[in-house]
Amino acid sequence: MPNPLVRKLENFIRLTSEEKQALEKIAQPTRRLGPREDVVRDGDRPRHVNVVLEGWACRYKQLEDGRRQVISIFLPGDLCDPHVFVLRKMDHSLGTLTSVVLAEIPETAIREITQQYPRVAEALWWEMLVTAAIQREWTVSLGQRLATERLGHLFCELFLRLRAVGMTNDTSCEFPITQADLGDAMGLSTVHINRTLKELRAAGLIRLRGRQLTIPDFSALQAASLFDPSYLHYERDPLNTAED
Amino acid sequence: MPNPLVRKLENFIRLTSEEKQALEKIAQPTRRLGPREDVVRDGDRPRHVNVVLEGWACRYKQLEDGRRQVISIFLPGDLCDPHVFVLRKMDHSLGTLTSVVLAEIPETAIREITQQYPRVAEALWWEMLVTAAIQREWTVSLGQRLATERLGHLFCELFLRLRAVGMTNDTSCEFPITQADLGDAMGLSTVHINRTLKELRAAGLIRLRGRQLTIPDFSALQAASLFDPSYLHYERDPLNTAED
DNA sequence: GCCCAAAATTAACCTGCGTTAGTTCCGCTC
DNA sequence: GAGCGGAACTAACGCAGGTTAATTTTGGGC
Repeated sequence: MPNPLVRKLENFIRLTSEEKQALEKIAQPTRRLGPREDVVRDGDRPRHVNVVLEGWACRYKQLEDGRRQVISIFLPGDLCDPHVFVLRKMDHSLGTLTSVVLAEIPETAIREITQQYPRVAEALWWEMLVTAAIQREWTVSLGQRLATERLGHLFCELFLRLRAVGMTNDTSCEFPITQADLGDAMGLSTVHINRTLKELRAAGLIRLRGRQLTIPDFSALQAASLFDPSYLHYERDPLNTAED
Repeated sequence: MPNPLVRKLENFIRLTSEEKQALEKIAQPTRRLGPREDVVRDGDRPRHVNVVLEGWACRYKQLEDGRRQVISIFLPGDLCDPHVFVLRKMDHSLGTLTSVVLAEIPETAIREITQQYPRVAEALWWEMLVTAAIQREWTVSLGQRLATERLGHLFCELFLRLRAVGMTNDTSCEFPITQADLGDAMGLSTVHINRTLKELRAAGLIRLRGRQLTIPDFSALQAASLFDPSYLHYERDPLNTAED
């Protein structure tokens, strides 16, 4: 089971084994959390860069009156803001969706590895820019897409991101998040998430039982959701790339 | 009339005059556009970092069927993705909202100035992280806030961002964008933007005539919109900072 | 195999916002 | 100052999605 951060970055640049070893060394498990726990809280001073090694996590923001928006979803291999230290305070929280294993990387370790290995620095740049692109695409989804398109688009995105770290097989992947959390992420009520899932299932676009998602015909879901994967900036189309 | 990029960055770090001069030198006007023109188009290879010197611009994305989402709004002093070159292709377009004057900064100039002046590099880091924070806050708005809150929140944000580059006086600022563009940015129809503005006016929260916005009682609008300025990460609260 | 809490599902009703189709206003040009 | 085009504004109606309040299913823990 290779390190998911290394695996993810290799979608952009193939790294030397020295570079990979350096990355693996700083991205070791240091913290385990259960589902629905906070990793860092809004207002905290950031102390490390968190990398998800196992499980799903998220950024979220809670309004004074309790409304909650999940701002982004973190999958294995994802890392939160490699340069977050520049800001004094978190302006949002990080929380787990499932049980999670994290690597907490200190500021110095990031600085050292990027100074020593320019290709790792470039790969981290790519990671940041793609994270920003995903955030923009969520803006588009929330602003323009209807509920079916919005959910379908999310399924397409998460499937490709999971495939990029080797966490899919054929047309299926784990999908361990609740409909309530899906609602908070998509700006929809739990009830409407449920209705919309029913509709996507009825249209044969997805199967979703327990914690398993199947997309029997990716291009059909893609067309129905107006999903264009170019914002993910994978050099090699992950749908057509053989596993290592 | 000082360079708005310098002015903006000084909200984070006070720069030496040498650093300021270096920034001003690379942020000189090189391109003028009319309203509603494209600066860079989706799919293009990025050639420079664009800095807005005058006027308002935006990122936007157009779906196949014509729906358009304005993803972010650029004000004077804003700069688009200092490291965009890492990606081969634009995944969205940049366009003007009003007449605009741009500085087009080549990749090499960015690299040189950040290598020579670490404090400028840190200021650009701050800029990038705040831009990301603004994008996250738009996600929250689109996902959770009602139309009145959403528009009120945008007014608060833009007012503070304009104030940070000295483009407000007392409680007013220029507000040169059409209701149609506001709709594309807020994920609302033009008709509903109009209704919502009427409501905000009736509540005495804003005045908006021609291209002039007045916020007579900022904290009232702030409260009505659930606006918390901490995501803008100004070191000194721009509402209480005297003009230089 | 039973218990329990969390998650999924459904129905009935309601509302915020979209759509369509105008009319009015404003700023510009000649 | 007449005329024009784009922007602002309005009204009537329709629909996507929210809300409330149940009921059913699921998956651990013992």
